[in-house]
Amino acid sequence: MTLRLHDTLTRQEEPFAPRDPERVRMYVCGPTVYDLAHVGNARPVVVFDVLFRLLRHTYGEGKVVYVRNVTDIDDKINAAAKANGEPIRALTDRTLAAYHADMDALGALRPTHEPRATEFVAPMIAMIGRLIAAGNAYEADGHVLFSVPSFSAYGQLSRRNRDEMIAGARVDVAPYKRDPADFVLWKPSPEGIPGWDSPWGRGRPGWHIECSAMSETLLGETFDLHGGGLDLIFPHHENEIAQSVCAHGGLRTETHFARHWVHNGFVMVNGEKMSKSLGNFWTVRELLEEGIPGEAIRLALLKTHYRQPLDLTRERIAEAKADLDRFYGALRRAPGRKGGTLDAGFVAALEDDLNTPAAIDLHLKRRLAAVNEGEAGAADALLAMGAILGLLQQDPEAWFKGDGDASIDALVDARVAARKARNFAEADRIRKLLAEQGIVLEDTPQGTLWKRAG
RNA sequence: GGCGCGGUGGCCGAGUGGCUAGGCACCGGACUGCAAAUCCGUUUAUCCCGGUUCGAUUCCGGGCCGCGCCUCCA
Repeated sequence: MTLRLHDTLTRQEEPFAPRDPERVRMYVCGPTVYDLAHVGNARPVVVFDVLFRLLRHTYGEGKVVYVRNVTDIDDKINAAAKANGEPIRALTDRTLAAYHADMDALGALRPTHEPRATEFVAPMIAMIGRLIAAGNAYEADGHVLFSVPSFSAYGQLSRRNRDEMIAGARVDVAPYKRDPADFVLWKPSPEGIPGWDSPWGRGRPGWHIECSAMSETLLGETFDLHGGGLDLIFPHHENEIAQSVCAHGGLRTETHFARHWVHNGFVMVNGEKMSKSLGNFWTVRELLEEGIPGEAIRLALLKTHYRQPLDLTRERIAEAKADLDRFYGALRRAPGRKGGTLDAGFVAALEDDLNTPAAIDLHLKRRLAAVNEGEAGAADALLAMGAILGLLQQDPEAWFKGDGDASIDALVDARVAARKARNFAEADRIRKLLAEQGIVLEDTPQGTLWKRAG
């Protein structure tokens, strides 16, 4: 069995075949660092983290190179910094640190490389120069624009043609464009806005060029997989293909540039896309501050197939938390060890276009039942499968107790003594006392366990 | 207007041309000093209309509904 992934280019499942199994390369579009990430932003992070873990499992930990860029040149950043009266670098550093903290809480591994746009301006300028020299771009009115008619394959990813796009355009076409579909590679920066010196004057790059320059620098002209949210297909990824392919000398083979294009569906709220502009978003940070474990958010995301829309509700998150309570409860009573064997069906489910719901509901749950029935090795298998999904790796005691509390332990001990003396009135009094503090007790043959409810 | 995605039982959510996952919730039972946890059992479905087929939830066509992209967007 080999990994099969739905490819946006062909709109079909395709077998995943890296060019070089010794160096599997993936690129995923990362955050624009001007504000906290919401759950919609977190979905691709979690989805591609599972893919990253699966590929590391298949090809070896050191054999997978995962690049996720950080966009720190952007007009929204400029506006936010101005509004805060804060230097741009301070804003982007602070936002990136928050992003890291939040994504860490979701159990996402750090990518191999996290290039920042500000560190790649020179490669971007060089690439733009090549595009001009090749006749794929032109300078006009202080801007450099990509000439869409110069690239015959334009539109193949999003399956739209130029004429349709122009007919349906909802924005005015800038007067300096030769063709209405042309897009900006470089634009002038007025005073007070970040700018870099270039052959076309002081300016800043357009949105799309950073990914082309970064992927080329860090992964080479061709790599194995390019991912991101559904909303990036057009125009971002379409334009990226045009820039990269033309900068690399034009279309040579069908699999030029990225070989597989993988896009995740949206997080929805009440049937609508979660987005900053609609204002219907929950930041990861606010959920964490409410006391929801990051792992519960992660599981809530993974219980839906990555290409399906996911309607996120409090109930969903609570259900994921309850699932984890069961898993950790079982692991608490029967601790597993690292190095367990993965169930074959589990890997097969993930290799079937990352079918995480099947992997969880079928295989993880089956092993959970086996752990509860005392089957040898079941907890080990559960831990091993959890590691591929980025779940169940915490200490079960810590999951239930948080930082712990000596006063609770003392009360629990007092109740154990009362029970031993068959003083059930006192035992129940203590249990009630603890329940008022949100502590739930569990008497087991091995002793009394406690956990925080909710 | 153009392009695209989806509609499964109370809820979530997969697979599959016939043998119809799984989870959650609910209900009943076992276990327990009482609980908790766990285990056992029960229940409910494939948007509508045609077509192909011996047979469709699954394939094809049409319709209805919801959503998305075409502007920044994960």
